Amino acid sequence: MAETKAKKVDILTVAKAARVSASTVSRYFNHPDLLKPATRKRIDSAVRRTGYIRNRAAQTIHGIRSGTIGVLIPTLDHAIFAEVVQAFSDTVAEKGFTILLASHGYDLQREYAILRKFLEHRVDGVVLTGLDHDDAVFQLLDQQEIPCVLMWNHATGSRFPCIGADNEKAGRMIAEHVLSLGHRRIGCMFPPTEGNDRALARRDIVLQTLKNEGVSVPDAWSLTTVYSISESKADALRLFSEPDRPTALICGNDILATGALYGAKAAGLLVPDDISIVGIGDFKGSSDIEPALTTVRLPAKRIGHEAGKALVAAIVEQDGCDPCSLHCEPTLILRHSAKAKQ
Amino acid sequence: MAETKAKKVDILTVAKAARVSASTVSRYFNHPDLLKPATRKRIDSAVRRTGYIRNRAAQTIHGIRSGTIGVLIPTLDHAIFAEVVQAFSDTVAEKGFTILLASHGYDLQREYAILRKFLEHRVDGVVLTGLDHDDAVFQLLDQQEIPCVLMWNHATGSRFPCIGADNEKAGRMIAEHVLSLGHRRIGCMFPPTEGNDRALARRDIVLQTLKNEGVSVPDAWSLTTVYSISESKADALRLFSEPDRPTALICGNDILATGALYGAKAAGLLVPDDISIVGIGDFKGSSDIEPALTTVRLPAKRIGHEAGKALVAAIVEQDGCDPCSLHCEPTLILRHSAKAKQ
DNA sequence: AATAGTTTTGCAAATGTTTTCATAAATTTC
DNA sequence: GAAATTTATGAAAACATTTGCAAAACTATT
Repeated sequence: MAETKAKKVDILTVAKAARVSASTVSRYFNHPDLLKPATRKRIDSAVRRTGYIRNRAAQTIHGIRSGTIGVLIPTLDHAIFAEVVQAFSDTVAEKGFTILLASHGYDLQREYAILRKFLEHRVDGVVLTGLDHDDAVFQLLDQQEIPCVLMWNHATGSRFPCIGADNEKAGRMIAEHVLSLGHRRIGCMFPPTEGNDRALARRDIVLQTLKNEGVSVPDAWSLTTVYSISESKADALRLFSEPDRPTALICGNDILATGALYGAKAAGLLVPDDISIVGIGDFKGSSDIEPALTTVRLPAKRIGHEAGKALVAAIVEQDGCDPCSLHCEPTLILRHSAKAKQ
Repeated sequence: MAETKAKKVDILTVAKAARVSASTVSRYFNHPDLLKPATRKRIDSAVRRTGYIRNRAAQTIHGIRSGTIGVLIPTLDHAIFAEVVQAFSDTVAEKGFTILLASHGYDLQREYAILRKFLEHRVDGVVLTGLDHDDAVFQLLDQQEIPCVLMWNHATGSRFPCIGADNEKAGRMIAEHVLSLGHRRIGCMFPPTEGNDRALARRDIVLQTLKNEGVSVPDAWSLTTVYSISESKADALRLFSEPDRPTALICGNDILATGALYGAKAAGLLVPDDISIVGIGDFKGSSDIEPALTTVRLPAKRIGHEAGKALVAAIVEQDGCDPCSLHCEPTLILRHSAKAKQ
């Protein structure tokens, strides 16, 4: 039976109930093998009777790990980040860590503030999303000497260990694919890039790749569209309704591409016969939409998992070695939303 | 400039650097108005120089709030939960709280374990998803006297305050709508229900509503499909390819309905002419898919926001009043994936 | 039965903060 | 310019734990 009134049950309450000292109760949790089986049993029952729950805060001030990891993402509203976080969380939970989660909404100032809050909580490690962060963020990280990994993006020579895909490469791959299909009249739809190095890198490389082949994207065909199916549908519909329209549209992510697909349908265009549409990401659902989306896969689950593994390793390895960077290859996924220009 | 080596910077380090006592530094943070401006300035500079970051763990053992809230969800992989969590997180972050997030994957045993872990971290409050939980969970919550709200579902007479929509009502609304369109040959597609009271309630009420009007769903038309567009597409395709098929399909959520929409297209069926398809949830994208999905809106953002507001209120109100339950109305959203049977 | 060795336990100090109480400093009042 | 207030600061206790050290309780050995 639990106590009738839940007054301050601390380690001393348990100690009294078990007729041992506080130290013994502490050992019961931390080094049970040092205890006599009989004592162990007595404490066991006392813990149960009192409903005692250990206080990690009190442990933490002894330099013992807090068992928490701070996870800092732009937003959960993008399915792809939710997926990464889920994989990360599952991985570290297995090792007994709990995550502190916060999103900054692409506001670098806010990211710094959140990081500070994480550090106040004495997280054992942090994960940030993407490679680009305020300089103050990097300084803080350096100074506190806390294990950290940047996830989602990968680039060699990053200031901190990073685990993710090479977004530039992803952009190049999809652009090259569209070119290889014979398209020359190409439109682009990318999300706004402020505070978002991933989107920026992708757009730049796509434009560059096209340019290298002598294809330039006219302003009227270069759309900036927020991450939203309805917005991208509307924008695509507008673009597709012009008399002078591209034969292919490269979208910065699969959500935009999905909207564009709907927009094409609304405009009475057939995909891929009248227009080819491609995305980047290979989100859940991209393979099932009609027509199935041609895209580049960024392995979100794998990234989250690897990032979790690496960070946990860096935390529990006593020699404080930094986590290693890891490159998760993007892969071109050929489906049915793009085809060769006749 | 920050210290060259980041050796244990605690409140005493700062105190020494500012030539004051530890108490004064503490006051600098907690009651700055009690300090002489000159002292304040001196400490300010010392904090900056040393790179000091307060240790919440040390504060927490004084009975001061930890500033954390535990959020326990089934999974982030369902967009709708990600949305709720995002809204919740934004709301409580504004008041200075950070969330501890964990998912149990519909495993009640695991939910209990996670709750215990949250309590070890001395969270100031917890949010659980749904109304149904292991009895041990409720007991623990009672015993620890910690503010708690159940979010997502609402039902009067719930054991704990709950903030969410009435899932039974949502199910009834969509079933009644389909009936009102004149359909009698109706199929159902619902997710597996173990550990998932929301899905269970929805299915039961849908079946009951149909039955009340003399419509029964044959086993062959009653599909159990995991939350996945590909699975639901495949299952729907199979169902739609039978010679004897329903004229309407009620799906347990919009993801299943989306898959069913794709399945219909793959089967060569026209929606809504050949078959009406409806969902529950009104997820992002449901309004933009072609044809736009007829569904019942469960206001995820609002629920997350209200749950956050209520929980924070319960935490900061010293008189420890429980949060109030709140019912967020589901609303029927008429779009183009369902129409009257000719 | 005494000794040496081992296992089990308790005491007290330490952890990084906040807070109460007391004292020192500054300000006001006469 | 002294007394009476008010304001600002410091010393020490408190918080819930862990841990090094030493004492106590066993076991094994003779």
